[in-house]
Formats: sequence, structure tokens, C-alpha cells
Amino acid sequence: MTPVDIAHKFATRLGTTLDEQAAQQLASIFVRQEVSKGETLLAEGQVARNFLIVEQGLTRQYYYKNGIEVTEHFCCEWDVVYCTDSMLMREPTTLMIEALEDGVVHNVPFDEFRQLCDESPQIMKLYVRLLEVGLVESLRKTDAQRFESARERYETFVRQYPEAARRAPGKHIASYLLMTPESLSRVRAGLL
Amino acid sequence: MTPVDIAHKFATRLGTTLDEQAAQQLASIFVRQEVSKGETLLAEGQVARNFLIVEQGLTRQYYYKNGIEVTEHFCCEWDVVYCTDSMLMREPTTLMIEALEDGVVHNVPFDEFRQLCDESPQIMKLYVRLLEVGLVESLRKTDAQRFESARERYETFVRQYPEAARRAPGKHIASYLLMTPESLSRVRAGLL
DNA sequence: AACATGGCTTGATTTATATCAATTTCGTCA
DNA sequence: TGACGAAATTGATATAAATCAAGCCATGTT
Repeated sequence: MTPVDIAHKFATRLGTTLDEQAAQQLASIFVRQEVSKGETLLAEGQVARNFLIVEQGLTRQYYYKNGIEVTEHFCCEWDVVYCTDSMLMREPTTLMIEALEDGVVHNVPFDEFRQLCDESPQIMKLYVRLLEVGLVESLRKTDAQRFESARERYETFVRQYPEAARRAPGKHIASYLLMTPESLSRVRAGLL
Repeated sequence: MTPVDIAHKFATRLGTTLDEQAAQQLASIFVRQEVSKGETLLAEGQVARNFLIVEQGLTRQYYYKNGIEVTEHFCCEWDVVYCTDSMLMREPTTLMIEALEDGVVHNVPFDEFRQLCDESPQIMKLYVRLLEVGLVESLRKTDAQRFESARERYETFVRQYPEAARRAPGKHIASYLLMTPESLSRVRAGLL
């Protein structure tokens, strides 16, 4: 798959389109990266200078809360991975990115991307759409986690992210769903 | 306070600025509205066509989950109230807006606002900033509510929204903090 | 001024999920 | 292939907060 194809795919997923020129502009800043299982793509304390488009594989974002590892998000094929806090606020991140499978990602350097936004209204539209979708998703997720039991949270998760549910290790799913691995196990066994 | 002053205040709060022309453009679409305590500013099922800037007073946004009323957010002076889901997706809202005090708000019609974004790079920047801030805040809020006890959630709330903590009725604060009014009462009494 | 209504407090009990502890299963690499 | 360490399961117990229930206090109304 060529970088230009990836640019189009990226736009399409967000419900917008790019003409050839814009797609090429965008594609020109992609940095392809092969990643292997267990690899850290963004380490604690680094400032996030890119967001990522996943072509192949599965990633998770996680942080530490009182010394406990908490998974915040999974991304698989054609999802966009970004550390909002660090990237937008240019602060050292507390949210790490780790590859859970071998795969291929494309780094999009944020400063160059923002520059392209100023040059191309289509790319600006893409960025606004990325933020809008991120905001809506984030609010929906918060909402989902407010009033659901452990079992319901798991069921919602399986419905919404079937790939991650199949491919990610249970302990990460458990921490994503805010329950212990023991509870996840019982939910899966139908005991809860 | 003139509409133009309000436009400047709005920009300043978001960490950007507007020149006189942009401020006037923006101010020209504001619709001033006096609201009274208990008044519904956005009812269930309506499509949100504006966002609001609060000049005076206190509002809350809430929705129903399994028949129970849940407060999602409080806004007071110079906060911006918007129903992301409904406004961005143009869907009937499930998130209602209610005034908790008599006050004054300024409606910003979203379609006209988006039009101004296309005409004025400064206003577009303002919009991007609004989304960015909204996204960061939303993620921080989710995070805060993940690992804190009832007591900690209350303490965080008081620190972060002292005005709302003072001015809003306890039952709404309780539902905002995802606890029963009984628990809030015990937290305040230092029993939890 | 009496009364009603909704909101807050206080106490007793229940419940979902965490925690602790002991196995069992699985995945990875020698 | 076998063996080790990590992950998942299963059971017993503990705990934070919900629920249920009753009473109290303020506020506003006739």
C-alpha cells in the first residue's frame, strides 16, 4: 500500500476526502515504521511529536495510576493513535504507547501536519474532523463507563472493539475495563 | 458588556486572540438570552443548533440513564456550554441543558459559526482550540473518575470547580460525581 | 402561622467487585 | 520437546458504596 493510498484511507475513515494534491502533500510527511510485539512506541516522559496511523497490528496506550498499569485505549488496523495531552500541550507524556503485535505504523509528525493544515483547507478539515470525532468518542466512552456493571462493560467492549477483544491479552482488557483480571475471568465464565 | 467584549473574552479564555474585525464578525452572530432558574435551554430530542457562552449564572447538562438523571457538566461565568454529540453529529440530543440560576447567556448559532471559520483563519483557530481543549478536558475527566474513591472525587471536584461546588444543589453534584446523595452527604460529613 | 414539599442527613443492611490465596494452563525459548 | 515463568482461573473473604428506611430541616405557599 502506497503512502498516498494510506492518506486516502485515513481521510475516508474520518468521513472526509482529499484530492490528489492534498493526499500527496499529506503522504509526503508519513514515516513508515515496522514495529515488533512488546516494543514501546512512546515512552514515559517523551513529548509526543507524531500521531500514528496503524496499517497492521495492534497497539495499546496505557499509563500508571498509583503504580498500577491502566490501559486507556487499543488501536488496530486504520485506527489513529495519539496522545492528546502530550501532543497538543507539548508536555512530557504520562500515556505510553506499546505494540501488542508485530506490525506496521505510519508516523505523522504533528508540527509538519499542522503546517499542512495552514496550507491546505482539505487537510485542515481533516484535522478538525479528527478532533471532533475524538471528542465525541471520548465523551461516549466516559458515558459508557459510568453506569455499567463489569459484565455490561465487557459486553459493550466486545461489541465495539471485537478485534481488540479477540487479540489483546486479558490482563490489558481487564485494566481497560476497570476491573481485575479475576473479575474479567468470571465475567467471561458467565459467573458475574 | 458589549458583544464584542464577549467575543474577546471568549477568545482569551481559550488562549487565543481576535483582531477587531474578527471579534466584530463573531459578535454579530451572538444572540443574547436572559434565562431564569429552572429553565430548560435545550430539551431532549432537539437538535443543538447553538453553543452557549455563559455571561452570568450557572447551568448544568444532564441526561437520563435507565430513568435516572445524571449530571454531566456544570458551566458558570465564561464557560462554554455545548452538546458535542448533537451539535457535531446533527442528531437529536439526549443531553439536556438547564439553568440552575437566573442569568444571561449568549447563543452562538453553530452553522453561522462554522461559516465564519471558513472566512476567518482567526475564528477557525478559535474553533480548533475549542475542540482541542474540550478533548483534553474530557480525557482528563475520564481519567479522574476512573481511580478515585467517592471522597477523592468530591475533593477533586471542589478544587476544580469551586463555584459549582458552592452554588449547585447537592443532588446534582452527587449525580455528577457518580454517587448517591446519601454518599455525598457522608463524604461532606467526613464519614467516608 | 401552619403546612406541605423537596432536599439533606443518619442508620441498618445488601451487593458487586476487590483482594488474597492457591492451582492450572499457556506461551516462549533453550 | 520440555520446562519455566507469566497469565488465567477458581474459591474464600473483605470492603466501599448502594439501597432501603425513617426522620429532620428549610423554604415557600395558602
